[in-house]
Amino acid sequence: MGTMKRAVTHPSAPHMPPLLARSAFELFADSGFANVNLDQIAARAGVTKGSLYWHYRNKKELILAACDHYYRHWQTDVEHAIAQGASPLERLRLALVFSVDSCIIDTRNRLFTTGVFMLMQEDADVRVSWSRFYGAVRAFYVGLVTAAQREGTPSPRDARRQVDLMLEAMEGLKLRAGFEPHIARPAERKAIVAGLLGVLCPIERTGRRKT
Amino acid sequence: MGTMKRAVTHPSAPHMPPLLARSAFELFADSGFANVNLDQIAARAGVTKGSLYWHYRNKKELILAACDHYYRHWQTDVEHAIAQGASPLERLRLALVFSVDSCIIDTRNRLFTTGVFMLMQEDADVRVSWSRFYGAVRAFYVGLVTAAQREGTPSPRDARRQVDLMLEAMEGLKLRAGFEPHIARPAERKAIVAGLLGVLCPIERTGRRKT
DNA sequence: TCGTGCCCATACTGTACGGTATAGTATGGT
DNA sequence: ACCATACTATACCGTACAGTATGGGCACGA
Repeated sequence: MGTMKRAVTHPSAPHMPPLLARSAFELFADSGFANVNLDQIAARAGVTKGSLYWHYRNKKELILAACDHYYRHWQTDVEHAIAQGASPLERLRLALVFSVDSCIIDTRNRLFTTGVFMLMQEDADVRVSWSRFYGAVRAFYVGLVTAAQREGTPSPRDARRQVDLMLEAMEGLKLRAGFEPHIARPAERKAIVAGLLGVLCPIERTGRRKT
Repeated sequence: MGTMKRAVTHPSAPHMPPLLARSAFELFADSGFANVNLDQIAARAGVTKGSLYWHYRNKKELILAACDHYYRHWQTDVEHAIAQGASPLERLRLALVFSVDSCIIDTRNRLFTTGVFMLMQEDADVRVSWSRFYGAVRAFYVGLVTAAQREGTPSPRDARRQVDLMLEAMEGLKLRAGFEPHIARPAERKAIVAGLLGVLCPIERTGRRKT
């Protein structure tokens, strides 16, 4: 029955959902989830609330979409950041530099993820969303660490545990940067990267003695 | 004019401000800052909003009072937790156990501090409030670490840097406990304490080779 | 040409909540 | 006896904002 074409829908504005998600992310990252209303998000995308509700059922769906936007960007950005690294150890170092800079310098990143943690406490969907992302980040770093260990340094036993510890410190660092801005100075950042690298490769600093 | 006395005020309900602060803290810690309104806080203290506004000028002052309540309790609790420790190293370990348990098991602690971090991003008063507390916690741990180093293990160089790294990891741990509840298992907690102790006393684990 | 989904805008509703105005009570000083 | 101050309760206001109702234009297929 019917002809062949006309499968189901015929969306003529497939760009809107991602555009709205991007607008939402930017506003959330600038002002926090609670301080942004749907009118602002719609306006930033060049439409009004009526249109927004065509693409998303409620604010929570927009929040989840903004989270996905963030996750995707993190992954492409970190891949790009380590692309120049020659050795595995160097790639690991570059990844750490990228992450530390994101945490300390990028205020938006800080505000957005802090807000996610807040929402996580009261919303299971946000929780699983972030959990998935965290799993990806952990897998990424575990890969880097094991690659770096194979060539060179002896080996800490459980790479995963080291990575967890490092990522925890990274989150704490993000929070601390909010009230101790002096850690944004280059020398401090360098020391922090060294400290995190020390967590991932404990034995590696046997020869150094200079801070 | 007037006689000498009559200094200033004559509070007949000096218990109300701390009572309200305590009520506020408990509600905030249970439901988050944004999900608690002033009527609830007043009701929990056995009064109404009108009275509440006699003692506190606005919600923000109540929030700051609730923070102070939390800080004070943390300090007395941790002092109590390490009281049984015989050696400095043992006291350090007890402090870590206490902190890790607070972060992982105590959901209220998690929700409250996460909310504080959120508010910190947009309110300078909350920022300095937390900053002061963080300074006290850091000083506390630096004292424990240097005491533990004097007797025994060789020495990591800068105790303060190690403590910062440890506290950052602790914060991250708190957040991670929100979406990976399996780390609340006793064995995991023990491993985490060991990991943090390893951050504070890097050399110390030369003999061990287990787990 | 007419209908039928897609997409968007305008206008509105309901409500939650921070804050205020105001009136009443209890107490302690003189 | 009187009054001022400390405190509490009730009722209300203003506003911000999530979500809805509704209608219009536009493409396309019949």
